[in-house]
Amino acid sequence: MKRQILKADFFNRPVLRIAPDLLGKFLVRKKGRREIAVMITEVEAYDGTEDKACHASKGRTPRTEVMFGPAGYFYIYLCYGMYWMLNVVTGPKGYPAAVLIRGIIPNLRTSDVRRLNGPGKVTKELKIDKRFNALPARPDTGLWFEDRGVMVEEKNSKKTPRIGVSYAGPVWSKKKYRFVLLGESTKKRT
DNA sequence: ACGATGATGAAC
DNA sequence: TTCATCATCGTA
Repeated sequence: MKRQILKADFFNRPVLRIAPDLLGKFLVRKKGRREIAVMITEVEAYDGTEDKACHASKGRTPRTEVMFGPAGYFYIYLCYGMYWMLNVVTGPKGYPAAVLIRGIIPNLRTSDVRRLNGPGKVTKELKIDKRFNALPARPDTGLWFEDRGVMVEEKNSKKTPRIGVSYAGPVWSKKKYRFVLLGESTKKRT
């Protein structure tokens, strides 16, 4: 099976290009000997200081600092006091943007193609917390992304408004910055 | 429909 | 230092 680790250059692009590209890619978590790979099925883009839904719209703060840094680093924060949100920072450098990982399929190998919908469930499943904040997405940190040959055509995904961002106002809350993989229909690349 | 639960940023 | 808010989720 082809396994291509997504490098910094993958993330050093506009966030609205990267977010749909992450559908069908794999998030890999290594804990001790165990290596868990899950397929990404749902993401959201948060795009710069203009985007009122993006935390960086408040400006540069201790929390949002990592989003202003280089692409390919994790931005992780606690939401509602109990759920860790996993984001990966995107480029270009100095421009604060990130992709929130909202949904996965934990295991494709078995016939159990159960989906895990919800960013809090993703981090719970993979045992991700603030320890990963500001760390790069690389195997040596224990958390990274891979292309494993799953091809996602535009027909197989949809764009919708983001979840839980009504506070962002009528313009930004309606932007279709959420990308969802439809069904279980995926195809292997040759 | 609602409460759990704590970091965050802004106001004072 | 206090306060409202929150990129959610399980239970009802």
